[in-house]
Amino acid sequence: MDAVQDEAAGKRARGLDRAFEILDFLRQKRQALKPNEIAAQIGAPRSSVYELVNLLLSNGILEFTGGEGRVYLGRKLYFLGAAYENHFDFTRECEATLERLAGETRETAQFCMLDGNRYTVVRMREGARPFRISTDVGQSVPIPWTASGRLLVAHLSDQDILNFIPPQDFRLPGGEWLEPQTFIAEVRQAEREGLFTFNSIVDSFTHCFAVPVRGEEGHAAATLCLVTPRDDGIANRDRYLDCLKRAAAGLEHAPARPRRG
Amino acid sequence: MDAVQDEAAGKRARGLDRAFEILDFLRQKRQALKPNEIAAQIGAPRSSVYELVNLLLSNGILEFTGGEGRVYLGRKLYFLGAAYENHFDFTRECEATLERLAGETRETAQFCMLDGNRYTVVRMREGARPFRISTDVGQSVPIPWTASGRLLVAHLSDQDILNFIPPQDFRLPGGEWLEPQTFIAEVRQAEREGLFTFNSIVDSFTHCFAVPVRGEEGHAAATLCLVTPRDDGIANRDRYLDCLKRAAAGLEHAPARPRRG
DNA sequence: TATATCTGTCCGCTATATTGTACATATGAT
DNA sequence: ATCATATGTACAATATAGCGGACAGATATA
Repeated sequence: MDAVQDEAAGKRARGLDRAFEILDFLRQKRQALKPNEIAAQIGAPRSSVYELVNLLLSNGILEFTGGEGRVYLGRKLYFLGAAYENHFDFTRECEATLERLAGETRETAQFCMLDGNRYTVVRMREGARPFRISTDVGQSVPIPWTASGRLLVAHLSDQDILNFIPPQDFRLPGGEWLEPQTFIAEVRQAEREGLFTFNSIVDSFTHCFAVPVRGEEGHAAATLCLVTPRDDGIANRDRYLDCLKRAAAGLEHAPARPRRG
Repeated sequence: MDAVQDEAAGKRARGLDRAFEILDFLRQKRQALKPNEIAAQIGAPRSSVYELVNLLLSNGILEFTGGEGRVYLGRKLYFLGAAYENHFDFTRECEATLERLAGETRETAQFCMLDGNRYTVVRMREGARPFRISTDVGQSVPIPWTASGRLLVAHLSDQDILNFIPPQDFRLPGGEWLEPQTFIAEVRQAEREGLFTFNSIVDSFTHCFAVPVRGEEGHAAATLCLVTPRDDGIANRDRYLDCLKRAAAGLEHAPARPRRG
């Protein structure tokens, strides 16, 4: 995914980087693939991918599944992820918070974080509406496409923001170009107000509310969001923001608190 | 952890293997450690560990946490693990099954799998007793110490079992030596009967019941277990086994079913 | 003060991991 | 039959990753 690092051509890639490139790619695809397909689609040498895939298979990081030699993320990753989740024990409180948020507002509530230099929905609770709005959990999305994105990079300097976000991510899904300076102005505004709301960029019928959940360093470690139909969102703006802020306050200490040690 | 692979001395370790050795070690320790400590405790060159830790940090596989330069498993691993869990969607049904099992029996119910060549409790539900019996979720334990272990290796040949299980894992926690042939005989018995029960080897007051949850290849992909006080277990043996078998049957199709594709 | 340990960085050597290429097989199209 | 594509394996060349060891600051001990 990171097309940044291969600056000069003809450089050898490090095994570790390629390995995690493979893992990230499988996560993004969300399906088992043959080593050949992986190599072709990530633009890596076939022999390298075969070597790495076999190594990862023997470590339990990848598993054969789906037949025909296809591989997907393995059980070991689940165990490691569970250990992370256990250490930074945000899951339980997070789930309860989303439940309450969705109940209070009847809208879709999300808990979001950065995934490297992109944005991802970590957990979601759909609202109690006849037509529910939902998004894919675990998919990486360009930061500038989202309301939360304004908050999640607010601790960085302007220059760091520009270095951090892949340039092509300022190209919006419709094809329009979001001027980075415009984005940064919104980041600063979000930082001052401690929230960000807008009519979603990725569709034409939702309004998004985001507030920060601050971690131990004081900047937004995550966000809580509501995704609503535009008219409902605008009509209930104050109440929704109030719900969000109280919910975020309840999570503030949780995300970065180790359980043992 | 795998002391098996370094056969000849003086061999260089591969970066990928070392990297996952570090990750596994952190998972086992369940706490943030300094690179120096990691190097010392896994017996790896300091310079290599520093190099790898920095690489893993920059990929989000590790994170600084706990201060003083300590590192622990990172967010990226959580995302990858969540993708695995999402693909092999056993969690939801598993949770409900354990809930029901614990409710029917009032005993501690566990869902267990292999973690490489060891055994681990993936999910657990404590029983509704005044004194509850519980174990650590996510810790790796030698296969021969557990009832489930008899089922989880039953698809292997005798020789493969001996190759698969680290020899020192036949040393029981009390120090006694479990003869591998005795273990294998129990494996075959468990295979025939489709269950295994015994008075636990790791303590003196529990009785363990295990039944297989079969995956797509027909062998035990996981187990469901009950951990009970000895007298209760023996008194309710038939009923408990019946509960377990029905629960396992309900999970049979779930563990290996991809959701999309 | 000197001495020892813990910690992190830096650098040169060389064993080896990555990679391009060739090879082998299967499948499908023409 | 011939050609093209998809798939996996084998191997040698060389760029480089892993390693040992030197160095230095910080902290503790004598």
